[in-house]
Amino acid sequence: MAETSTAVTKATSKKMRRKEAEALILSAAEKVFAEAGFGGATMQLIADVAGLPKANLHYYFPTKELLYRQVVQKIFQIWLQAADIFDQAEGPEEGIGAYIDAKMEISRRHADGSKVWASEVMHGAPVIQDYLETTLTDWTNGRIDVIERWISEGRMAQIDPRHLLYMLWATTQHYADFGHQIDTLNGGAPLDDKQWEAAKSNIKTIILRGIGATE
Amino acid sequence: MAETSTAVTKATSKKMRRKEAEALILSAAEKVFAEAGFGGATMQLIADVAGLPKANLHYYFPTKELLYRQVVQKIFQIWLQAADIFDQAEGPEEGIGAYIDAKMEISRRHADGSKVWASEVMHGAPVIQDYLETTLTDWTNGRIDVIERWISEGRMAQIDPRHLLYMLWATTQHYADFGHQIDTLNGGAPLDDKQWEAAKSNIKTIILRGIGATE
DNA sequence: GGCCTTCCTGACCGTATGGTCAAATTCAGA
DNA sequence: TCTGAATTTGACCATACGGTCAGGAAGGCC
Repeated sequence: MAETSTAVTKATSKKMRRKEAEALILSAAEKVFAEAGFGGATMQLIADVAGLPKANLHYYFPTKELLYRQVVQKIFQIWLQAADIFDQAEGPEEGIGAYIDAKMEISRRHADGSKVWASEVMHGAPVIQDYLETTLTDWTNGRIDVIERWISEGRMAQIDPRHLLYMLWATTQHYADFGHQIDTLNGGAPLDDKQWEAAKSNIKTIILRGIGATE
Repeated sequence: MAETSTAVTKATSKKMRRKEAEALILSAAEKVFAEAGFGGATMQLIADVAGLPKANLHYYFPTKELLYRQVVQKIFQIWLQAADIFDQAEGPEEGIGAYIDAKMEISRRHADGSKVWASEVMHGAPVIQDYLETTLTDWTNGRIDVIERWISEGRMAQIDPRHLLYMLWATTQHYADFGHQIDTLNGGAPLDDKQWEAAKSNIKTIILRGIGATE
């Protein structure tokens, strides 16, 4: 084992291909940006986590902003993926239930990414404002249409679809963004499988009953 | 005794009293920390916002960390205040309903503070970890007792109290922390009085019905 | 091997930042 | 008015940061 150990899996060959190197750096960057925020993160620290010299980072990502932008974009893609579940459902109980499941899974598996996104939005979305105005707006309006259809079909109560969506985002992402607070209140340990299941179940129970989609 | 303080925004007299100066600086710091995060905020920018020379900040707050800590503590106090409403209620519909109202009011009036708190927790609570482990833990356990009593009295469904609290925090704080995203989806304008009322009403409707505290 | 492209990296640079300090200013009370 | 403590401030400093660059190493292809 001549290779130095790093937090992120490191490639074995001396010379990396673009995609490998970029993925390695993006992964390290996501972690560091999540832990320290954009301003608090340093290229040196990202380099250390990736197990590469700092200058090598600048070879693949010329500036810190560019690296950060790619990290945020990666999250946003994953985030949007959960949308498919919503559309393919035949009713609110199935659609919203599955959406909660999917978003909770993302909160668990991609907590760092969720934090980066939250941080970005909290600071006024300086980097991804255009995404909010285009992709996210379109996505939201599409889902509002679906919910309104469900309401007009009498499959759920008359709820403001927009605020329902905010509620879904808030409750699910909370488990990623405020994971540290939740862990602390859990005695310092991360939620185990059973507790995650309880969290999902609770959210689904309350919201689905709350919107009158279950009886 | 009689303070001749007139304007909170800017100092009028050449020499300030400690409390005035500290309040002015804390207010500016809260704004800047919320917008830029701890790492992104600079003492120079806080000084500019406060309308004071940078060296003057260091006279009242020796280090950036100390200033930040005070800002976070201030938020936490406001945050805990909303707890009183919870205890004085005679049932879940009144108690949780009023708590949602109170927390939504905080999200609207102290959005910057909420963001600072969120940022702090998201980055692992390096500064206020002790608060999470003591005050917040105690507060949470106390509220869990109240909710469990309501459940045992048959006044609401059997819901995990802990996850219900997380849900209340998540949904209400979302309107502060993700306010920029919400504003963008609102056509770029902040929510007006009517929209805030709709948001509050929606949350209360869904959650109270969801936990079986209303019929 | 010879050559070219891609990749790697230590050393370096200008700038911005948190923090210091000593001299100046203000003000309450004697 | 005088005195001493509290406050204000411009100038200054050491450090750390993002970014650059020149030269070296690795590997594919003939």
